[in-house]
Amino acid sequence: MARDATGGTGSGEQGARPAPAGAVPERLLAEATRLFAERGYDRTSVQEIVAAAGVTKGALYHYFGAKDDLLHEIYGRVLRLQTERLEAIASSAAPVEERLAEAAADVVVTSIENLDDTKIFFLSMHHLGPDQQKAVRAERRRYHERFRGLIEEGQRAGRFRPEASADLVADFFFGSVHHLGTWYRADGPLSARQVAAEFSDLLLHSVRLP
Amino acid sequence: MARDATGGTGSGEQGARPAPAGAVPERLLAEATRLFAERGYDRTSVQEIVAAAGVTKGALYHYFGAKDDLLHEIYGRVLRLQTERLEAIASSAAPVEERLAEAAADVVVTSIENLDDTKIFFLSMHHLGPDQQKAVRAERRRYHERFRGLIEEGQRAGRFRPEASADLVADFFFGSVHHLGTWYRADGPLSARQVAAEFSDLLLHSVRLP
Amino acid sequence: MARDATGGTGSGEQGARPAPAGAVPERLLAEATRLFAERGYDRTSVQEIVAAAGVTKGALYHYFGAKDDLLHEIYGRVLRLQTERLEAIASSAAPVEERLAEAAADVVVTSIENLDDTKIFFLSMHHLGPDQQKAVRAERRRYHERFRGLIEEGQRAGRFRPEASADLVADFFFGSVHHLGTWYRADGPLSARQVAAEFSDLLLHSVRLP
Amino acid sequence: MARDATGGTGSGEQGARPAPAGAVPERLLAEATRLFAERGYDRTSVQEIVAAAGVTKGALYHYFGAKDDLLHEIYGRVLRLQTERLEAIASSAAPVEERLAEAAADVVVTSIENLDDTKIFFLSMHHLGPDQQKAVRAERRRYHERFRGLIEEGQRAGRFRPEASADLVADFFFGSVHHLGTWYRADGPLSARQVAAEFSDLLLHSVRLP
DNA sequence: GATGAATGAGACTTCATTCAT
DNA sequence: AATGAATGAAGTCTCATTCAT
Repeated sequence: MARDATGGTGSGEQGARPAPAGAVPERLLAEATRLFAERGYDRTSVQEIVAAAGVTKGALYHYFGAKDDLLHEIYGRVLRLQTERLEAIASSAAPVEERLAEAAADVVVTSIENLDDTKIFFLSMHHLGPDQQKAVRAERRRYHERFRGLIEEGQRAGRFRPEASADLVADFFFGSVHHLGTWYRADGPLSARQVAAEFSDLLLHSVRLP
Repeated sequence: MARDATGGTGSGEQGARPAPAGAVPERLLAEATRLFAERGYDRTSVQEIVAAAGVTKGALYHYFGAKDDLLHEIYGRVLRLQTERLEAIASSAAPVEERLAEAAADVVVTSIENLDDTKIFFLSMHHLGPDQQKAVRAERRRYHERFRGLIEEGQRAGRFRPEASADLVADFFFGSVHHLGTWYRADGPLSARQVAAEFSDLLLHSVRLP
Repeated sequence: MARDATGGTGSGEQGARPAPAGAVPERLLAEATRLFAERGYDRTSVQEIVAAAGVTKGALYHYFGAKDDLLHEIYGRVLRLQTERLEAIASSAAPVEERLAEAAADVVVTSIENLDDTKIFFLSMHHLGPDQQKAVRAERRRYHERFRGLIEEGQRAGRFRPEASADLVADFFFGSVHHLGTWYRADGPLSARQVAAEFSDLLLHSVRLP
Repeated sequence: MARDATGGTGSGEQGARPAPAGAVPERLLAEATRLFAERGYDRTSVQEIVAAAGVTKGALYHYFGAKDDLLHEIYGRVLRLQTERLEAIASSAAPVEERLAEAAADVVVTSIENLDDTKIFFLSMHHLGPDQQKAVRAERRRYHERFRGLIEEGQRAGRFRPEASADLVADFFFGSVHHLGTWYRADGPLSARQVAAEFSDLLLHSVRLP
């Protein structure tokens, strides 16, 4: 009962932890993200998360009402980030081709830089409650529509093939992006920027008028 | 009495059984596929599967050694199907552009026709044991390489842009295909063939020399 | 209803149990009844119940969907018993005074013979879900009304004091009965029949015309 | 962030806070009484009590050593009140019949006026520690004996039926009183005084010589 | 071939309580 | 006098799997 002044991990069940730094909620989110990406939401127990963060279960439930609140928070983080960036790029003054190319490259780069979030996003959506799922889908939908708008703009401007369905092109491209998590390796031969450049190039070639 | 009455003398819990036809193992696989796609592997209990198939747990364990054997079997089914078809198309005598276009369209059509399998494939891989996972990845890899071979062939033949990385193009395209499960709806406005035609078209535009 | 005399000794929590006889669901109900009466619903853990019954938690949840299903079942048992007996007595051909006296004595005797159920009834109602609670109250209400009917019949027949509120008399008497659990001891000086005779006598004196 | 916001600086989650007035310990006791009566001791968390009282947990533990100290204090309050009043009534100079009638009516009135305490008394006794329980029972016993004394006095004085067991009569009557909490409603048709008059009347009829 | 009662481990969550501030 | 982050133990329930029949 009297707590050890050592402040070490001392309490039961965890081993020698590197005692991660930072505030508790942030540590919990960081470890949860890592673990969810590594082995999936359902194969990660709350116990593993708190052990990795160097706290106890009570601490987690002090900050998060339930395990899936962690998921929700992780989703919110990446959605906010990507939405903001797309908004900035899409509303710049550059020609539409350049804006589309940059938006495409950017979503690839941020997806790779936050590859854990990207993986989790598509692996674990079904673990959210119906309302949370609806909210995430709605936000995702807005993102999709903003991106599609760029394609339509290019078609109206006579730069992109008019017979392509803008909606389908967006789904086509985002499928590629969302699957980065299944094959991209940070320690592989390709940098994030290289992949971004190639993906962006492929997209532009697929819609541009010859 | 019991809320979740498994009970009684064997007359229990029929309920909304859709009178499943066919042999028991096939019924089990069919219902498992439907349920895994609908709510994920881990959110589907063995009890739900056997109830949907109209049998009892003992029957399931008579045919399958464990729950993840169902998953493994589902994976095997779709992998065999797609590998066979790709093989047939790629080795035909048509020009390489036509063969790539047809292969691309075909994988879209079969993915949509087996949309449940497609969904499960990427949602639930981490539930397989390490060995099974390795086996699936290896098979997937062969498929990937056969497809990439077509692109390289087209490049050597001077029909496709030589600067594109064939590997990356394949990952780009398969990402799009694998994500069909997240947005395609059978009751939506697009037929499988329409999506296939457009996706194939986008791929060809993205690699063909102008 | 009469309690299994098997139990007895069991002070240990697990391991070498006296292996209570009978079917598993009945054993679980019997032990749950004993423990709930002894220390209250909430101070009794599922673990304690299954240990007393000599089975595991899984077995309990095989038969009962939740802990409070045990409570519901216990309630149902005693309600059915008392309702049946009151019905039989009230509809006999004896004079109304005799029928009321017998009904009063009978509810005392059965309450004492099932003293654990009686205790639980009033201690733990708030642990039922809203719907179950409503069902129990409705059944209890029917019982109350049948009993009150006897008093009203006696008033109409000119045998009981007309100024007494039959409703209030019923509540008055049942209060006494329901509180038997707080003071009656099987090993005390009074037999169930003695208490029944006195309570019945007090009730009759309180309503009879002088 | 946290679903169950324990709340920021005091601006969080007011909602339906009835702007509690008075000193902190009194507010805590008042809210605890209300909540215990409404949903039971064990279904009421310390967090709910402090939220209702508009303070934090630290404040509660500053004034009360433990959760069940609240219960003990509530018990003490109602026991003191009823003991004092009985003492005053029983030792007056009126004839014994009048004193018994008045004591009976008074305990009904004070029970109804403090209906929450009455409910808690019998619902939550088993949450006290053994010593506290013993103390409460002893105090209760004294009350019972004082009341029984009135009945015996009336029997000796030749006003009450000598064959009735005074002890049993007291248990009979207090059962009725203690169960008021299960059926009496402040917004119902009966005033506290009406119930008191009828109960007192029933008691007197049940013991008085014809 | 098939049953379903029973297991046992582990999951998420709650909560009274403590203590540095 | 009061805070609220953090603890740690205990709670209820789920579920894949086994085995005697």
